[in-house]
Amino acid sequence: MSNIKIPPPRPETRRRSPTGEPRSLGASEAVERQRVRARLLNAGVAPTIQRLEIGRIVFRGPIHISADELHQKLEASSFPVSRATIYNTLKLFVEKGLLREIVVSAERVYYDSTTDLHHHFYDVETGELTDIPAEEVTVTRFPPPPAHMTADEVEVLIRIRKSA
Amino acid sequence: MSNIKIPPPRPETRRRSPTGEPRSLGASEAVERQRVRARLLNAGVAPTIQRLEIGRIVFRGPIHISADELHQKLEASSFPVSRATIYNTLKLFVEKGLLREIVVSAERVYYDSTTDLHHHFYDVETGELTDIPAEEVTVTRFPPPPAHMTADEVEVLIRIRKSA
DNA sequence: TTGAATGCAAACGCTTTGCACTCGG
DNA sequence: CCGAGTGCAAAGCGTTTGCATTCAA
Repeated sequence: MSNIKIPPPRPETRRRSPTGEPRSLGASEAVERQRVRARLLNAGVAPTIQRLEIGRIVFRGPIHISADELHQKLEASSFPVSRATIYNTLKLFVEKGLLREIVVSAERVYYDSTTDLHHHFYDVETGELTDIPAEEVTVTRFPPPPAHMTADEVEVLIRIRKSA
Repeated sequence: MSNIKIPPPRPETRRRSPTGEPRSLGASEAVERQRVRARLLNAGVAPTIQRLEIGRIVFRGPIHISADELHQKLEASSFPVSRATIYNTLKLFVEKGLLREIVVSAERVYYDSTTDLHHHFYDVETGELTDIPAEEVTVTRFPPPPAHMTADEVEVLIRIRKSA
């Protein structure tokens, strides 16, 4: 019955220096930010600082990343972003077609920077995902969908494990 | 966040009256229990009453069911089983090869009574799953797995939606 | 008798939500 | 000034665990 409640701490309102981060940024970094910004604008997403930082990680190249991994990466970098914002942003990016959700394991959702249809190798032991371009898989035959349904996407998952 | 979808009931129990009222006795039920018991014993699972009741639901025919749906079914029947036992049992059944886990949506795990390799139609709106026998799909070509890895299973998921 | 199985409630991990604060146009 | 965005804490939800009780060999 009795619920052991942790006494509510009284944290101070968090404040971040508004502009404060850009240290010596190389030209390449500026270009990269510019590219991320363009991509966000193009998708109709307002390019806030947090979204740009998330985009810098997530749009760098093909990647499969969970919300928590992203959070840790941002912690590690000098630009922490709150969990709420990370979840909001990932969800937004998916809606806007900038990321794709992958659900292969029950414990967490992965976000895939490759948004067009493709397939995956899935290492059942480590959970690691490897992209397979759509052209490298051929599904020659499958039955018609149930009545009044149309096939939308055919997705192939190949479970792999260490060779014996 | 509210697709409490119920997998299509398989009305192929033709010995049951259309109203589906719980028979109080009958040779068929005894036979069914006997079959479930045999199946459990054969898999090295001690046939307790709860496991038999769960097996009666889950081994009746092709089914995709979540832990919670199973819990509700047992509540509805005259044989409630605690959540802990349901989760324990489903996990055990998977370990023993009596059920197969399906993860297509982040919100819950489904358990598939068909344990040999097969594929699925997945209704992206309702979450409903439909089995596709392995022979009805042909994957003719896919790239070799990464180094020191071997392909274990090739699983095809076909996302479907209502025809326009 | 004794280990396995069960069941309740509490704990847990991931994700979402409520709401006050901040920012930029 | 206002609406969009952010961040914290708390809530939510599915699942797991700790542990006392019950069952079955």
